[in-house]
Amino acid sequence: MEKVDRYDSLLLKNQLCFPLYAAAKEVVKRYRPYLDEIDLTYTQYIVMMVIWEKENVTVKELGETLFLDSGTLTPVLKCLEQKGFIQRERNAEDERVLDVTLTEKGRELRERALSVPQQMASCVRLTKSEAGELYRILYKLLRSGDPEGDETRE
Amino acid sequence: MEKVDRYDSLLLKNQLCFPLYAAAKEVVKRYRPYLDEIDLTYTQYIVMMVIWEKENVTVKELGETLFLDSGTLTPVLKCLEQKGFIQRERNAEDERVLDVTLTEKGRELRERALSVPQQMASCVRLTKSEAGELYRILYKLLRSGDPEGDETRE
DNA sequence: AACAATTAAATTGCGCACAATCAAATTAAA
DNA sequence: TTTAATTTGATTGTGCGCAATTTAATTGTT
Repeated sequence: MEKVDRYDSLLLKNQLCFPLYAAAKEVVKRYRPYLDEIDLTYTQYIVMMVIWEKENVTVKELGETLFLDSGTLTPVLKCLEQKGFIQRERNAEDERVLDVTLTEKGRELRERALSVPQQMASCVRLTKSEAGELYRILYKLLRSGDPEGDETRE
Repeated sequence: MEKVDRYDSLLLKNQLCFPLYAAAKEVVKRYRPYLDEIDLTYTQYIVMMVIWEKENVTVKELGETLFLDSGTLTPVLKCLEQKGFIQRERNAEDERVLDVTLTEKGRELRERALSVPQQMASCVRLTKSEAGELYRILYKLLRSGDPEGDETRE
């Protein structure tokens, strides 16, 4: 017998966003011990993942890929440059653009980072199908960001 | 025909944590226009949800419910007190404890907050079963935080 | 060419999040 | 009880995350 009142929609347990928000923080927190070993924060880690994959990217491309803006990326990239993992230099063709390239030290870091995904996998206990479903639903949620398709007003 | 190399585990598209991290930020961002109208941030909003439900709580209880520590809660609660939505006072029985109680103005705010969940529902486009699955999997992920049950090493 | 509009980063300011440390109050032990 | 350990919040410091603004470079228009 459930009690129902007009405030039910404001109960924490009826929010979808809350477990999303809490689980995201939780997972980032679980990365920490592994990332500490290679001297990266979580944000620095995902930035490096893109740079490892593409070898060189612009700040704009990084922002679009990671859903981060220059206000976040600029200091993170300066920090990664400080640590010697990347190089930042203006594009010769278009001085507005900042090219980010991987250094040799950054390439070496990739080797040490290889163990991180493995260690995390054993840390997040979901079945393969749960992980797949979660992945699919989250990307659906993310895609629905662009108001494309159904602007159903008027 | 997929190319596979030893670095595949470090590709962004193979990460489960990244869409989780990005989707959480995205959803919080979508709350903003609605929360702006009642002068709350997202964090303040979820804190108020707990206080609306319980009428009075301690900082410790809030932290356990929301997975937040005093470093986050203390300034947020001071801000909510400043706005007149809550009252903060030491517990007479145990001076270490800080009791948080709802004010009349805070109770009034609840009425104005009622429209927020509705507006958000129409903003996150998932089917009912997708939302249910997402909810279930996220809480499973969160629960697996406490190392209870299977310490399967050795 | 000259001016307006656009684009890419950087800067500024604010609000979390959390680790680490600290202080005060309470409880437990000797 | 005096001391030691624990508990609860507050404080401090670092690193995002993003809105808003600014700066510099480029493109488009007359």
